[in-house]
Amino acid sequence: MNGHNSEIDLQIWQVVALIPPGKVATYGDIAAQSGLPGAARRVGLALRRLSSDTRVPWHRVINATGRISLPAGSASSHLQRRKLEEEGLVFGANGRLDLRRFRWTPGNP
DNA sequence: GTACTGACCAGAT
DNA sequence: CATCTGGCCAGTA
Repeated sequence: MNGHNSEIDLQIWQVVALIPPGKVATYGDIAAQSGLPGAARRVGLALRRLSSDTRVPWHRVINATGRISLPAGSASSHLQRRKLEEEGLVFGANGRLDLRRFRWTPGNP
């Protein structure tokens, strides 16, 4: 059906779209949920390929340490943090989110 | 085909 | 806490 976009990207985007507001998932989580366990890096690439006006909530994907993985100080990293804060998430003084509180677990709304 | 890269990860130091 | 290390998987040159 879609000859040019990779099926993998579509699959990853669909999974990311499932993360509810106020929750986050790690790159590894998304990879596993997308049927690509261990391919966390592949998730970053898929998100990188999103257009700037996408509806996919890419900002809800962070790394396993609870931090934003985009280059520190970049416009995109600031945007991600702002979007998450708008959803009520609270960053620690060290710039980290508490995954025990905010991590999304599939099938558990 | 090899070699290097990346919005990663877990464990070790 | 900071760094490093090896591993992971797909993309790119």
